[in-house]
Amino acid sequence: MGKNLTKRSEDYSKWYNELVVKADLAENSAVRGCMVIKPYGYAIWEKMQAELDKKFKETGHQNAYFPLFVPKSLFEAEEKNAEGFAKECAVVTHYRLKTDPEDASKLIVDPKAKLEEELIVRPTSEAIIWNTYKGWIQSYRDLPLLINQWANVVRWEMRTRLFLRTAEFLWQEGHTAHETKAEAIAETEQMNNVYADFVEEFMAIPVIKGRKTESERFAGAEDTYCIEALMQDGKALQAGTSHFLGQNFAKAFDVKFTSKEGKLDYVWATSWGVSTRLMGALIMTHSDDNGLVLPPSLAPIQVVIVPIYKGEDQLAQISEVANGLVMDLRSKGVSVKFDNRDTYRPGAKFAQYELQGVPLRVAIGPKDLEKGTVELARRDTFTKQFVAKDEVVKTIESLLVEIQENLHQKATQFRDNHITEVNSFDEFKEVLESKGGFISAHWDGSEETEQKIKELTKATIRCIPFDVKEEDGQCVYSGQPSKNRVLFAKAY
RNA sequence: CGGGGUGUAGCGUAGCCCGGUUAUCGCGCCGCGUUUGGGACGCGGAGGUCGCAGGUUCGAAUCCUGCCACCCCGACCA
Repeated sequence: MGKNLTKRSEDYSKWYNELVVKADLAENSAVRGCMVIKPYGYAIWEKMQAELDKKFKETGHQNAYFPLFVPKSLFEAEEKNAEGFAKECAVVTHYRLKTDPEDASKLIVDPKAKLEEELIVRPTSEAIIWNTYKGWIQSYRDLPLLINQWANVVRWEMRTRLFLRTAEFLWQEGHTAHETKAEAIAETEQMNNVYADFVEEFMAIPVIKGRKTESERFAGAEDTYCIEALMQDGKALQAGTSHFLGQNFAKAFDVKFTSKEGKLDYVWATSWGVSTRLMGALIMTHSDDNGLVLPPSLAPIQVVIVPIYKGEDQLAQISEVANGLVMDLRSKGVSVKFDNRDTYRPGAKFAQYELQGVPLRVAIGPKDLEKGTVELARRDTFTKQFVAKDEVVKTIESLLVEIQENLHQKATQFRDNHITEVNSFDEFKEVLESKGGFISAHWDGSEETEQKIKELTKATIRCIPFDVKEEDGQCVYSGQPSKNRVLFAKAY
């Protein structure tokens, strides 16, 4: 592994890609637009999954699994949803291959095996799930139905990028059905908050909670809540969404229930999801030119121990200390790796674990054996200290907490420094070009203005923050009256 | 699908304009030895359909034609 990460200022895009590959997280697959998530990267995803899953269960949800294929007719049922996704779907038209009669080494699609009805590879599962819910829901006693699915989905994007926009990606999608509108809205809010808490506390990424404008909304939703994060290059990233679907899907799939009063009514629905895209957010929020920086709560390896030695005798002595430390740390629930490979020198190991973002590194050498210490180095600040052997475990425990907080604080500070209030369109364009980040500006609420600003600047309305304060002003583009500011940014 | 670019070893590349020994160099890989407190060094070695298919030529990585793949920029997007 070379120390050639391209400087962020020069080309953030390249920096990101090289970082992902060099940190051993993922690589492009032979399949167009898809990625291979490598063991180290997948270990991070597994930690995220485990924590999210716990939160879903705590809020009363259950996991289930639905088919990968959606018959085209089902997909068409909810018009807006179908329209929103139709352009980017993979479609299965045949179910068999056969040997090419003209070349026995080749396979061709068997024309006789054409499907009566095409199958769509799910870009999202509302259609197949609501078609199933129809059979599950008859009475108010069947409600609420609170289900989550961990799955892969496929969206045939034109341009792809590791983690951020791959043709196939992993995610979870929650799909719930409720008796009342209020209950469904509360669920939408609750899950948006679950996401926000997870991303803030676990991933140490600050987010802004808000509502999407109509044009940025999920196709088929009546309202879309979101959490928006800011990357180090000043571009925004939608980190998660939670949709209030109204009765759109219930009507499209004819999902009715009998209420306590004996009346027949359509159920109220929500859906919500976060994906492997969050790993992109993780990488672009915390990493530096030396590689990945992982918050301790997500790091597959929280502490790595590197021995520094001459000859086998010394290694044996150091190993004794190291193995003792490994035991002590494990008993405290700290994940630790003792890297005693003798095929690499210490410097190479240091570089490797920095690249992989391991939060803490312990080095033990002959000097330490003499003094009864170890060297402890932080990934986030690059600071080193010698710590007495008896103090190490305690110090590590408190440092892991401190690093987690420090990363969150650093990212929050950066984010807050990159929310700029502007009051004219010239200022808007200037800030967008020179500084980037979120731009807080008045907007007249019309889709035309939103569209025009997008055309002129490539900035979109990321969200209308929930905590926005009432303030009379004039739209930064049209000059029309406005009651509150919204957040604009260039986005991934 | 529009505009630009690139295909040479696992990765990154030189050579191409101006055709001519055995296709260059670095990283990585394998073996032996010396090393080990921030990416070690020496010696030896393995690894190539020069994107594919035609053509021109005594001779093609190099020139010509066609095709394919990938990357970047747009439209799309969690």
